[in-house]
Amino acid sequence: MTQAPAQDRGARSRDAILDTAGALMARYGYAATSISMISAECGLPASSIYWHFGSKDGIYVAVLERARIALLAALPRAEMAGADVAQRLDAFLADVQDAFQRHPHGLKLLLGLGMVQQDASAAAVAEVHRYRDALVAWAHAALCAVFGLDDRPQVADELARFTLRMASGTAVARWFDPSVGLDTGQLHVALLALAAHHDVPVRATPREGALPRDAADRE
Amino acid sequence: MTQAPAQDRGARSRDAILDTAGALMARYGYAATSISMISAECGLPASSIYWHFGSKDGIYVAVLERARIALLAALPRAEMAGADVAQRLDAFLADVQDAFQRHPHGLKLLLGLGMVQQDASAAAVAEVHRYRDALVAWAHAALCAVFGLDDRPQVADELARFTLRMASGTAVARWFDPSVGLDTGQLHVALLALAAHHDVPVRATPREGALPRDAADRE
DNA sequence: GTCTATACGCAGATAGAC
DNA sequence: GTCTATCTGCGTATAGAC
Repeated sequence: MTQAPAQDRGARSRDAILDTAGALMARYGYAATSISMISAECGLPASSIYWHFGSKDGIYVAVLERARIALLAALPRAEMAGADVAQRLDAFLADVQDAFQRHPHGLKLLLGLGMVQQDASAAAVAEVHRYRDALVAWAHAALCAVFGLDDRPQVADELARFTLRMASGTAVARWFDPSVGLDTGQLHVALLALAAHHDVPVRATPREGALPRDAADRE
Repeated sequence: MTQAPAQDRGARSRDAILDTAGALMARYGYAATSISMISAECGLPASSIYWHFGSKDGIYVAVLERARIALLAALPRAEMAGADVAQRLDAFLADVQDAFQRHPHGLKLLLGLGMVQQDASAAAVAEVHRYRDALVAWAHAALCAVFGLDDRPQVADELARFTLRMASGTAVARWFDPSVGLDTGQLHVALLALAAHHDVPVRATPREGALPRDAADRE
């Protein structure tokens, strides 16, 4: 390991900076995170940080870009094998739940930094939107597979946006009470009802027995 | 008017400061809003601002407190006169929609400033929670009246938190696309389904004809 | 690529005349 | 209560040796 070419020292530093910058910005927000904080936490001097990213704005863009790529790589492709809608929906919600638990930085970055929009650079604004659009597109595709909505993209879009708003709202609720988690049971009921409301064929209309309160307890 | 006792000059200045500080903090967030910005926008020198509020933190607490009082005063008491659940639910959602449209600052302050939590003063943290708790309590009471849940407070709590998370998530979506509004149609369907899922007696089970897409279009 | 040292401005906050 | 003037420190960002 120590024989690694000097070339990757830079890459490792770069990653270390992005790690600490991402954590700090997710915690305190963009404006409240200073270069000195990042420098102190990751050990590298401020000038190294500027050498890698050029500006505070550049750090933010790089952080968000890396978070987006990591999240999308972790999200499973929509290969829905479940027999009926309820099962596929549970599988989808388990994925969402999983992403929500394991990548808490992503949404927090969007929340804490979204306000940057108001005065941020064009690059930062573009990157924020890219992150959001990627999430919407993923949820859209997954919900198409769950409900068989390939011929009704508008409905899929509505359901995707509904899901993301619930996730965002839950992320907000979480900084009031960190024990709050995404309630997949609620989402299950709500998404089924919304689909039915749009006349999407949903075998096994929501009845009490068919609704696991936790997506993990079937089998 | 001009003969007003000198005493209320201070009160008017105080209000002016709170107005501009609230607008700026809702737009840029707490950390990104500086005293000089507030001073420049409202015309009063920085020292006057400090005379009134003592510190930047004090400004935030006062802004949020005033926003909470104003919002709660504007929210109608829960005198649900509607005949059936669907009608009372529509009335409730119209109130929520109204508050959402007319008091955009409130949620934005919570969103943009909530992160202050991480390093803010005890007073600021307390005020943020007071604002949130007041919203939850209002929604709880209103939903009790809508669904007749006085004997099932847990269900009312779940529905109230669901509603607030949707509202928060929509506020987030809004800074990506300002034209986004709270979709009361979705909320109507989702809340009815959640209530039914908890075996709350809901006359007129959600069917297509009974669901106005816009809460305003019933005669 | 990483370091020390530093420029420059604006941040939050205060003093004291009026 | 409001003003002018000012203090101190930290913010972003850069220069230049190694």
